[in-house]
Amino acid sequence: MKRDKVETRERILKAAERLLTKSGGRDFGINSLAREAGVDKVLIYRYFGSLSEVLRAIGEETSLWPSTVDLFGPGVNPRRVADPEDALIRVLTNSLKELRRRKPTQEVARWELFERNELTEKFAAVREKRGSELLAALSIDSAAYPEIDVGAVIALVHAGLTHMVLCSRTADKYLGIDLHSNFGWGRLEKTIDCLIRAYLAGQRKG
Amino acid sequence: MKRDKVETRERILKAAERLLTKSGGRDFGINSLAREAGVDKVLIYRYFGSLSEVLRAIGEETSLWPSTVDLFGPGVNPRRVADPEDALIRVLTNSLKELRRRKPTQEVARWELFERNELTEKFAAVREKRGSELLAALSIDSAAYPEIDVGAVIALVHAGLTHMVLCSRTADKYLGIDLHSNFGWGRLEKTIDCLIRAYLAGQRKG
DNA sequence: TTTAACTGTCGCTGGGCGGTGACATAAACT
DNA sequence: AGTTTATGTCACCGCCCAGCGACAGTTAAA
Repeated sequence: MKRDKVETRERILKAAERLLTKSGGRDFGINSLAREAGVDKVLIYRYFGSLSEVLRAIGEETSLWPSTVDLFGPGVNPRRVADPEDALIRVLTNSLKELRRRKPTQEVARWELFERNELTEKFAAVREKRGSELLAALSIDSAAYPEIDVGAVIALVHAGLTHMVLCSRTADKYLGIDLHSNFGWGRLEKTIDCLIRAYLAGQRKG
Repeated sequence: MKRDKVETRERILKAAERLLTKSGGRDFGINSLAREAGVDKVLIYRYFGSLSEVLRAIGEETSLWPSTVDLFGPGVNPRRVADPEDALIRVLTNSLKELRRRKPTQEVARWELFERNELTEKFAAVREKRGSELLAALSIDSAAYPEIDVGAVIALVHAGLTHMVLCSRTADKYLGIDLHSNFGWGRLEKTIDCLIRAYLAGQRKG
């Protein structure tokens, strides 16, 4: 084996990501990680100290989370959104798309449901931060919409999307929605669109 | 130890439920179950054959899932619903309430995200069955609402509720929604109400 | 009363786990 | 060159796991 600390460290991190995408946090342990990386496990201890430090490193050194432009779309200034309604819908559907193609992120989200650790706490923190930024960017909290709770709608829809993506690993469908076809996810996207528009329209009037 | 087969079997099942509520499916194994039940593990094999048979028994012999009347409310015939809009909202908010107070059910739902086993598959099957029954009971698939996908709305909202309930074990809040106060859950309930009404109203017109 | 079946107890095997100490070897410095 | 330091390898510990075979105490039938 080549004696290169940084490369070995890198290999461990890559293996950790691979392991996460492969089998999730289920059998994510020192031994399996060492096996996946083709590295003696003692090196993991030496370079990271513990498993949770590996997780922290993953959270900091890899792109687990979609960027603002991933969510808002290209060419959009999140601090000055032209059409809030449109932006909201786009962020939600983009959240779905981004989460669907980021397997490691899915695993961390799944993990959050089971336990708190360095990574899941960071995950939650980023989610809350993005959420409040989004809410601020939309700035539809006041005039046009009298009795409205956009925050709750965002939370509900986002949680729903997340849950169904996580379900897709073990379930075929969720309440009739096919979790393994573009048709199923398309239904969801369209529903998000209609739902948000209807909600805001209804609130705008009365 | 008393020599009573049926009582011992019962003890094992009770212990399984307790174990489930306590630590979830994470360390649900032969040894931990035997320990929890205060019973030698060989008896589990003798009386159930395997762990998955225990799971099957839990699914069949305990009340993991809310009944139809739990969901629709008392005095409602699910086969002939008076006000579909109202019924839908009530079923969704009741789903939230029921899931919130059934810890073992929450753990099974959490489990479903990680792996398939006898119990989680039954869980999914019951969910799908209830879902299609609900959809049939509402019978708003045709005339009054032209381009509508009530199934997708139900799925999305239900998934969202489920996800946030599951999150409440490890997270304090989800996108700003306080997961540990009646205020937070109340926001959700009201939002469900407004969201569903707005969606159906919007679809009714155009 | 003898015998058979049932119920529960004990101890073992083989394996994976997290974690650690002793050792080998390559690289870098003096 | 020789010495030190860093990097990687190996063998081991104690623990828990699933599963199995042998046995002991009880019960009920013959």
